[in-house]
Amino acid sequence: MSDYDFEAIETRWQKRWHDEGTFEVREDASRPKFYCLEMLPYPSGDIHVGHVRNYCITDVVSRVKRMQGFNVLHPIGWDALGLPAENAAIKRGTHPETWTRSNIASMKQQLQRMGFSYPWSREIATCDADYYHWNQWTFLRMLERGIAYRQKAPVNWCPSCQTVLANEQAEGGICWRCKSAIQEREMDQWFLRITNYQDELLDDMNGLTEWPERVLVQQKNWIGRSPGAHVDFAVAGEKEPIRVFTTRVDTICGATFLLLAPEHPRVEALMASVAGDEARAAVARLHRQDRRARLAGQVEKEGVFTGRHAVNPFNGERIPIWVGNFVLMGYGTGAIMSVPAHDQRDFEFARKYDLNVRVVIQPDGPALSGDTLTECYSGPGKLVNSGEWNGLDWEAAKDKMAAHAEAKGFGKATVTYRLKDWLISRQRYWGTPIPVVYCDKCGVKGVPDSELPIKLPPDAPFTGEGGNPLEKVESFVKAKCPSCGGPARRETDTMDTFVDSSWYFYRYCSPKYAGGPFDPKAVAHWFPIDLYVGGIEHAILHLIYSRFWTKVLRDLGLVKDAEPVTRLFPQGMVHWKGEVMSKSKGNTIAPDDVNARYGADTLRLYVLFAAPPEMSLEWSEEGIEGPHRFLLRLVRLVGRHADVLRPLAGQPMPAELSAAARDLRRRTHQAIAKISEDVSERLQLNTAVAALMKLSNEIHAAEPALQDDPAGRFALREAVVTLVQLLNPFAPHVTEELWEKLQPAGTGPLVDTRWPVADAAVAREETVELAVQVNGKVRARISVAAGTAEEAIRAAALAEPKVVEQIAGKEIVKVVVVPGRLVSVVVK
RNA sequence: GCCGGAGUGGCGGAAUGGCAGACGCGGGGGCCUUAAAAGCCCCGGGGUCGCAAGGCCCGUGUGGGUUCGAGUCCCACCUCCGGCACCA
Repeated sequence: MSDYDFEAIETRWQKRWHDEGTFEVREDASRPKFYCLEMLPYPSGDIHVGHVRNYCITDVVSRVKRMQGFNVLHPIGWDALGLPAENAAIKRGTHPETWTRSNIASMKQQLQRMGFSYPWSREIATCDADYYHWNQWTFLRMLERGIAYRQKAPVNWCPSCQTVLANEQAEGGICWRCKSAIQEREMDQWFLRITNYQDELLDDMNGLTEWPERVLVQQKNWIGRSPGAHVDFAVAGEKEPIRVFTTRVDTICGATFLLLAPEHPRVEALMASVAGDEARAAVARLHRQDRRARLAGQVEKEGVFTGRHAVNPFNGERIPIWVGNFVLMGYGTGAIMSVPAHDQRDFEFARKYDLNVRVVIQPDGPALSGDTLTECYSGPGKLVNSGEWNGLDWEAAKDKMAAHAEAKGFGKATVTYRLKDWLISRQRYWGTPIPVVYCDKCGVKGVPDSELPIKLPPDAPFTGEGGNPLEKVESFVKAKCPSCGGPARRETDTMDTFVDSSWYFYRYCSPKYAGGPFDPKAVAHWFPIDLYVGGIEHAILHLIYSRFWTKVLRDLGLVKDAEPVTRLFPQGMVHWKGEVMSKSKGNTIAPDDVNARYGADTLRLYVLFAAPPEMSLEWSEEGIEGPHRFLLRLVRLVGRHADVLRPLAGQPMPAELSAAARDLRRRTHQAIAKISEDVSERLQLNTAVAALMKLSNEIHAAEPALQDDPAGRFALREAVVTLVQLLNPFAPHVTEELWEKLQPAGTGPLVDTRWPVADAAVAREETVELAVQVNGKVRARISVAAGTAEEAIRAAALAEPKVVEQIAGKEIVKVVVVPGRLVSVVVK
């Protein structure tokens, strides 16, 4: 402890960085730029080890890039609007803003205690009116272009959060935040037309070559592009046909019934004249079935015959119309043609209700029969039982039959998507007010830009009862119509907080800019984001919304890139006691506690060292001792030699060095090469830390031989100084302290030095040890000078006594020499 | 079911097709100490032979294959983790 007073050291350097604005940054066109970003945290109250892990990765990369001469932007801010603040306000009788600001203050302190290299003057909080002003401004641009629109639609209502949610936030019928079961409600809501960009969102993924496959796959699944066709089936006795969507028009002659979703708008009218009360009651029951279970496919397939029939336009066949509980109104047209022979769901339904099964796709091999099938056949084949289409290959038939339908006017090739427009209305206070008013005469009107920002009124009542607090603030609700000047009612819905995080990374480029969401010149300098590190849980939420938002900004002419992020790196979760560490699980470790015992430098090293950054990390109290001991050893090493090594600064390396000194120099330069590559190419920070520890071990091993050798001391100094420098991005405080001891007075701080470059000539091995294998087994080792010719290596290997013994009396079939690696002798 | 990713010492984890287990934790032994802690040094996959030095055999989930050589590449399978899943 007396050797290494980490608390004093860390406090001292943090203060200095703060006072001197060390990490403040401005655009500098003379240097290559590097935008290194982490996902901004929600100010829940405390930083936990998961955050620390995320930010340590970006901090090391930022610091290394900075030392390598890059103009680095590595900012931080707060995703500060959202429900927890409002819930806390209701529970404790405070204001959401009070709660949020105090959380930000304490989390900021915790981040500063970690020594992260943020330019704090660029800090943003999305609850600042200066920030959400630009949510409103961009919304108005979207409104002008029809990207933002208001519509009555069945929406996801979370009864516990008392608000609606977007589809992405209600996956599987469960609220993403509180896990409550979602209810369906018919409501007038604001949407953003993300579906305008669905193809572009999909196609541009081809350019995202530095995004992990699994994120792209998730986004692809979510967008769910599905090429197929619409076909209209005439209904006997009705004018209006029923439109179905299918991906398998080729099987249409095998359609033996139609199925409608229980919510389908035609169901009631179709059944009115023919069906009995019993059938109507059955449909009502299907309708009422638990929506979540139905969505998740956990309900047995059930159906009701409507009593009506439709006509297949391809073969004129009259087929029954049923209602089926597994047909979803939210996808396609809410009506399907059932082809039980070639679709497993239809097959199960047909068998249950004893409906006709007709094979229309016949693969090579014995003829299939609808009567004997035990499951559907969904593979390739040729068309049968399909009249004029018989004999066509199924793939070709899809195109031809869709074209036929279009020519005859009863259908069309079409593409259906799973992606729905982004519902951004929230019936809560602590979000961005949607900048529109309702006028009895003029209708829905966007407020003029000059009235922005529409600020949240500070005096709203947080009772937890009776809906959105904004509705109760008369001064807020009462507005003037921008068109006619008459009285109007202000919108009280606020925006989804994912709006805030969809573009915050642009704001960092010019956080105080008042002329727009950001200064286009600053964005042009910094964008695209070179490295974005965060949790994988945002794969289809934040990461798809922000891609969308960027494309809108591009269409507004504000940015030039269609994609914001070049390299996406989802870091692994932190686990503790077998569970993901998270505030909701209540199993978090507070970094401050660890800092108090070991210091921030140790904690930083530990989270980086314990696992590769993309893998999950199991927190362990024992493992942290290793990095701590490593730092202690280094502090003592420098303490022993600083006075002797300091005067050597600036003097040239002696030409004549002992073998031990050359060896240490070699290892030093190998470490430079290894660590540089691990950090900037592979992001393998765990092996970079291992290499730092290894160099430290090597220095300690060489110490006795070199400390009393006047020339050797130069190699020792080079190794120690280099280790301190290479370690700086990982353990920035203690290394500054050691740097000060090692350098003459007046030398600037370590953080401003240039990252070392490995000298390949010094790093090269003088002699190499090669393994000699005989028939694949290592039987001997030989030591040869580096660069020895293959022929000489071969001779040396074959002369080795152990090898001679192994190959005695056998024929040498082959000798493979891999320079620098091994010799492989094959005998028989 | 479909799509990803992963299976390596007691543990976390290393290894451009080339000496498996870097680095660290825990463990064992020794030095230092009156003693302990800390620190320092050494050992450390399993089996087997040997007093020892050392030798031999087996070993990266399982079974095959390619190769002079496979943790790494190919095929089949098992297990675990993540994502999607009645999307027509």
